[in-house]
Amino acid sequence: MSDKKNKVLEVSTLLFAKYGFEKTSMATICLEAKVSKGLVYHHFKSKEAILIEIFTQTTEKMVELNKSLTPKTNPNAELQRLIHTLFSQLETDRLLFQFNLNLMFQPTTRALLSDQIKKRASILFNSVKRIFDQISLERSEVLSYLFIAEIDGIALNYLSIFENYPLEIIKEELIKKYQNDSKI
Amino acid sequence: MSDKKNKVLEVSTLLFAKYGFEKTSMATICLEAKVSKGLVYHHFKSKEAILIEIFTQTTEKMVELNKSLTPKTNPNAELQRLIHTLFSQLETDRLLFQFNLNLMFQPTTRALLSDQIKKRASILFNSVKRIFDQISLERSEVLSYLFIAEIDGIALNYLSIFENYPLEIIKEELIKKYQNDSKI
Amino acid sequence: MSDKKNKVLEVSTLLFAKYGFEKTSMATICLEAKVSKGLVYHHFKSKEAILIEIFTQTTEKMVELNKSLTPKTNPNAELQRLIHTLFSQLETDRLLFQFNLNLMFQPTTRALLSDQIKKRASILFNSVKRIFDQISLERSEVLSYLFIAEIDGIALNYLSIFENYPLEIIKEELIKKYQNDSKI
Amino acid sequence: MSDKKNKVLEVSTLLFAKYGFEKTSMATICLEAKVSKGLVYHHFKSKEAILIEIFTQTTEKMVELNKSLTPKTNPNAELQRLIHTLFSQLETDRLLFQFNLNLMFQPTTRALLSDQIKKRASILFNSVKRIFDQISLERSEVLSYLFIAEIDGIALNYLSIFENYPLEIIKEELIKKYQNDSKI
DNA sequence: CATGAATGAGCTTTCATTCAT
DNA sequence: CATGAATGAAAGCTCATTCAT
Repeated sequence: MSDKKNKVLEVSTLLFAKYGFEKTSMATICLEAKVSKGLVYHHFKSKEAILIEIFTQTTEKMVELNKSLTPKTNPNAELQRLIHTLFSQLETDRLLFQFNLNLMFQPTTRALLSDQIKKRASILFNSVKRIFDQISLERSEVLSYLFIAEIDGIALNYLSIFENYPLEIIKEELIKKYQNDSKI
Repeated sequence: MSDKKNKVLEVSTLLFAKYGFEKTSMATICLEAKVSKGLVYHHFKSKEAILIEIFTQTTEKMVELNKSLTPKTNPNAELQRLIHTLFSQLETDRLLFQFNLNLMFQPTTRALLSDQIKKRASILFNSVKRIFDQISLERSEVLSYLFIAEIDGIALNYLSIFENYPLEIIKEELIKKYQNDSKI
Repeated sequence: MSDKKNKVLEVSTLLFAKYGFEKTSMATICLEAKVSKGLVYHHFKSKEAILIEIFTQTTEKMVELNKSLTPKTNPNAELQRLIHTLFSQLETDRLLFQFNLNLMFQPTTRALLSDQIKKRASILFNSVKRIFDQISLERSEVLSYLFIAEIDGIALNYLSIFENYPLEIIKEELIKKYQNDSKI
Repeated sequence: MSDKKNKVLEVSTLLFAKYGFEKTSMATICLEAKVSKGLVYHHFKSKEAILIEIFTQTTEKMVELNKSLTPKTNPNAELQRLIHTLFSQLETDRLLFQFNLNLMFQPTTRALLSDQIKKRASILFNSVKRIFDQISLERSEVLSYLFIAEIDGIALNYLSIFENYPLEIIKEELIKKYQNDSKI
């Protein structure tokens, strides 16, 4: 892919995350990416198309990541690893997480990305359920929903609700909880 | 307050929730509320002012509700009641919950309502912590954060991530979990 | 005349002078005069009518002043007095002078006040010419035009062109010039 | 510069002069210049920016003109030439002169162009003073102020105060006055 | 690939004025 | 006399998109 096209995607992601999709104008994207409007419209059908490409690329990365994961024999160890990964991402990519939440709740963008959103949810759910299947086949579905809810809730609270959220303490609590089956 | 001003607030809430703040034009609000643009600007300084008034009114209702709650002597019973209330609201006021999440993640509106959002978070947290204080003074803070995360995560998952979310089953699971202290 | 009507005229004069006629809204006038819009429209047909009344009142004051002037036998003494009066007004009522110039050059307001402007010019000219008639019947017209041009030019330069205009020095120069006929 | 941008400047100058800055709408400019609103805002940041560009261009022309003037050895001849030039411009560019006066007295536009106005005043003053320096170094400042006041006063009277102003007679009077040093 | 002039619909907001009370 | 809710036209400006070069 051309350098300039990538530059546009990169710049757009940042601007959409920072100011929101609606509040980011094509003019601003062109300015920041140092390209002309003509070029942007040469690579993308519309402003919406940029957003869709950004979102799709991230989804694809998620799929790749999911495939590459070597399943552990120990489900609890796997949960631990998952929690560690998620919490560290939460801190590293704050803006990107907020951006994704934004897209999901903004009616316009949500409609645009509806298919992708469903796809991601299904990937995430199956990936989690595969772990819980090893713990309790019977209750794996419920446990998966609860696990995801906890993670998402913590993310939401940390990113957008509470100031000075005690992320580290909450993480430890979660780690402890999923250390062995007894707690669940 | 004048009938027309209320009509504007009412119509705006619905439209903002349905199409998003940015995508709702003053023209549409006027059309739906059957008033002139001049009238809207007679009552509200700006479009943003409408949003702020809507959000503030809801916050005030929350404060009122919070004050009126008669504290139960049994904390677990109180948690049960809280869970019941929240889950039933989740089903009744889907759109309003989504609207509130939308406002929190849209950078523009988030900035606008930042103070209110903090205030609400603090009210909610204190109200929950008051309950957990009766269960374990030492761990009440962590428990409150975890409880709120669970509820928020379920809401988020139910409202915007999963189709066919098994809300009822999840609710029962939660009810069971907070039935008595042993589980925590 | 009612107190409130006067208050409106007073406040309008100030606001028109400060921000210009077009840039002053009826809402601002009402706010500053602490009266309702209804009342203003009870006393004045329109915003333009306020301006016309302000201007007319000033013109009438000029007429009164002109009538009351006891003609001196010595034309040069009269010119001296005139110069003194004008220069001291120039310093005292800066804003009002600027306001009048503004009205004369703003096409819209100029058209509105066209008759008054002509009337004032004629009053001023005749009043000056009456003095110069005593000096030189033959050249009185030209001398009057030149005198008025000098005064107006100084006013314009002082009020709106030069910073740190040496008004006092210019005044003395003028006084000297019109001390006796020889100079003219 | 693009043809259309120039067309906008040209049309704007005319409309601003004719109806005043505030009373000229962007819609009218677009209509007269036969361009779209978008185009105007592509070339100019705002309506005010159009005015500033018009005014600045004229100032630059003044600066150029001033540079190109070959200084005469005879100061009185130079004054004669200056008077001739100014009076003929006064008749040719009536509307433009009125426009400039308008801009200086309208509080809004005045504030916008304040720097340019000061710059112009200083250019004019120095250019005139350079001439009077050759007549009387001691009195050149006062003489310059008086000369400029006379010219400006005549312009103001001719353009906006008197109907049937005897411009030709006044001009001759001025020519006579500055024919030789004795009169001053 | 690349530019940026050009479009036109639509946006938020302002404002003189009217009128029921 | 006095209020202020209500109107609707018009203002300045934004912006996704197109297209000739």
